[in-house]
Amino acid sequence: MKRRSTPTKEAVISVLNASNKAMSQDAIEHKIEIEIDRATIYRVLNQFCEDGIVHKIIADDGKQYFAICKKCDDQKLPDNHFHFRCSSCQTIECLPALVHFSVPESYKVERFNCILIGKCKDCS
Amino acid sequence: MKRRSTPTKEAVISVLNASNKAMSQDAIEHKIEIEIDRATIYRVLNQFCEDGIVHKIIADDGKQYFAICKKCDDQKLPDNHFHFRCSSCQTIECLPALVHFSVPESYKVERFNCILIGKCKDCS
DNA sequence: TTATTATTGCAACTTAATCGCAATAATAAT
DNA sequence: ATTATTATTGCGATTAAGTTGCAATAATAA
Ligand SMILES: [Mn+2]
Ligand SMILES: [Mn+2]
Ligand SMILES: [Zn+2]
Ligand SMILES: [Zn+2]
Repeated sequence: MKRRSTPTKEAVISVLNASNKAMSQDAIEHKIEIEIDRATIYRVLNQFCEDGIVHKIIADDGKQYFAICKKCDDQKLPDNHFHFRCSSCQTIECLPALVHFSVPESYKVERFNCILIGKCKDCS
Repeated sequence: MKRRSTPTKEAVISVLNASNKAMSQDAIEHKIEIEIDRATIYRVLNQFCEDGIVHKIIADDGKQYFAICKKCDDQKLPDNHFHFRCSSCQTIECLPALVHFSVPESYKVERFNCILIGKCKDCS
């Protein structure tokens, strides 16, 4: 499917770019000036994920958060860093720390979703 | 709140003990012989989590999974191990590998939720 | 300018999980 | 053994996140 450039996509990308945190659909919608439907935002975000522009994080609240891929390597494990969720201000950010792990024999790791929960620098 | 011993609690614990995987409420309900209401199972599971008997994992599908704390240390970070979700058979298991991480200055880590996704030993 | 089809808005739907409340039952008190 | 206390349960309603079908709209190609 060929991609088309639309006001919606530009608005969503713009908001994500302006933020140094991962954002939920809800947060993105509130931050955007123009009115965009919930379903559309999800569709656009998932498209960005497919295209490797954005990555999705499932937080420990079970919700989806989205963040711009700033320095994600396009390797086998593109999003190979920890995420941090502040239990005070609830924000989620990408940490520079890479995830290192070891798995038992014959397990194959394709991707991961790793979140540390605690107090961020502003809240501790 | 004092705890009371009930058939429901025994059934839930029994099912979790018999499994070497983490289980969802739904999976637990199907495995139990007697009929127990969904809300009750969730309440019992959350109580077990409070009491440190069970730990909860939020998988990358956003759902809650529960596993017996077999060798969890009762330290500050009780559930300090990786979890593995098989993208073929969908099962989730506790890995022996501990999570090691580093966070920027003045971040305080309280707990974490780290999941590796891939093919388990049976599916790879 | 017209044709193609990706994108959007809307409403309906799905699923997970929680909550209020009255009824039930495990345990303590008598 | 009987009664009192209150933790637990079932039920239904509710919340919330996310998805889907479909017809209308609009970006891009022809
Ligand atoms: Mn990230
Ligand atoms: Mn575990
Ligand atoms: Zn914070
Ligand atoms: Zn498997």
